[in-house]
Amino acid sequence: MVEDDKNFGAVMRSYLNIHDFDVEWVDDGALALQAFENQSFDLCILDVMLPHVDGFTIAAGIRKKDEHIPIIFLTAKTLKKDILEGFRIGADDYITKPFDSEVLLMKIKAILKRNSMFNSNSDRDEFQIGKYLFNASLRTISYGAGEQKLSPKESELLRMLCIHMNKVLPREEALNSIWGEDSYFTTRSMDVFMSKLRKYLKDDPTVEIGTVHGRGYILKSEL
Amino acid sequence: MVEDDKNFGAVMRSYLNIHDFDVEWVDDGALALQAFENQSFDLCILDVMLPHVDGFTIAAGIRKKDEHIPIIFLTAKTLKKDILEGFRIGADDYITKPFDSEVLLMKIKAILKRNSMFNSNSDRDEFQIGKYLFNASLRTISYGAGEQKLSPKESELLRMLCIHMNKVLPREEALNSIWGEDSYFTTRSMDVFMSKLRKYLKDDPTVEIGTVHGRGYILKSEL
DNA sequence: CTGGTTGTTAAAAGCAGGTTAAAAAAGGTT
DNA sequence: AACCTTTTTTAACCTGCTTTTAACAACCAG
Repeated sequence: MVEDDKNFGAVMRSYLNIHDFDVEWVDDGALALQAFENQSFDLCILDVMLPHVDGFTIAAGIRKKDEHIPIIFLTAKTLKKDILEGFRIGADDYITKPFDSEVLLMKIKAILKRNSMFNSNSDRDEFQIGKYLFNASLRTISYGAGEQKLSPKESELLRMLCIHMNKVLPREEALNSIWGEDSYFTTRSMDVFMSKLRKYLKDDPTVEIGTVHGRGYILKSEL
Repeated sequence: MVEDDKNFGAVMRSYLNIHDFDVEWVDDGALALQAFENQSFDLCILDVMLPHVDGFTIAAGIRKKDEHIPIIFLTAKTLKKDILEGFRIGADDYITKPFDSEVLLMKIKAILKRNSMFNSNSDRDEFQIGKYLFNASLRTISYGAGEQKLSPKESELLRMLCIHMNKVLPREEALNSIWGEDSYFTTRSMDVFMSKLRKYLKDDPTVEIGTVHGRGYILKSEL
């Protein structure tokens, strides 16, 4: 969420938190694009009226990096021109301020539901990682002639890393999704798996599973 | 079905579901070819106008992998050029948008019926497995002079493997389809059958029933 | 320097699957 | 009905894969 009004932003965030959404909130376009680079999001909410860069410009930047991610504009203007501009860039919806927060909530849910079935990443099962080809449904990594079989958890973990390619995969996100809990032991177990994945990928120097101390892991690969 | 219009796709899918078809729906060419690699289909419906790769290109990719599978194009264009291009690639039919969904349904049924004798994976009964010829209705595997008779369950199981040739057949899919349930004992029973099938096929080293631990089995064979 | 985080390895525990043989069920035949 | 044959299930034992646990080394941040 990009919103420069601090009071409004804070209210908004806690309202969404209450409804089980994780919100990353920034107040400025540069920070927004930066956050988008480093984390993974399911949906963007952009205020149109912002101090330095307006919401449309931010949206254009986001669209360059991800063609499909849903974008909702928040705008005080009801000018038809603005609404059309929003849709031209590829907005999924827009909402005019002041507005009913329940309406926004409904719109968010509708968009996420509509997109969940194919929103690319969530159920892909083949990924190119450097010179490796990883097939998540056959659970294999192939590279030239060789082929390495993966166990279910190894494969799931690598798949999550691939979905977050070149972005940080937070530890707890992987733990909750694959193990269903986040205890001391599951944490250590995951470390063991990470160590195994690094071995599988060690023959391509352009590929690396990096550690972001205290936060998570990041699969780095050109292309 | 490859269709990028979310609303149209959703309506289409539920309409087809109501008429007892299983629909796998993707919105993009890459995902389409990927799905085609990993699953088994009886018919493809391709929108021609798509964001990245157009329907004709997808069709060409599909034709490379399967010479016979029926393809129906969905197109807003009524240009003769496009229709001809479609048929050149090997379309079985095309339909121009907007159209009557009942018409599409009729066309689908007609094509599946027309092709059912030698094509539609779901009720084929002869399969070439390496140097073996497996006849599912006679329940025999022949290889040169020799012939091996199969019991009903052996045959059904081998048939399911053949339908998923070179793709994973999930354990539970076979269990639900052949045994009608998925309990501890039916599972072990299937293991016994798998063991028998492996013996029947052991004389051709190019044929292999592989295990994907925790998921299912895969019948691998060149050709 | 120090406490918490992460890397790595190896052993242990846990499970899924392979195989065989015997028991049970189903189907034919006399 | 009694008997035989074929098919399927059950049981037991064993192998191998997968995951967890434990222990110790390395690392990072304050």
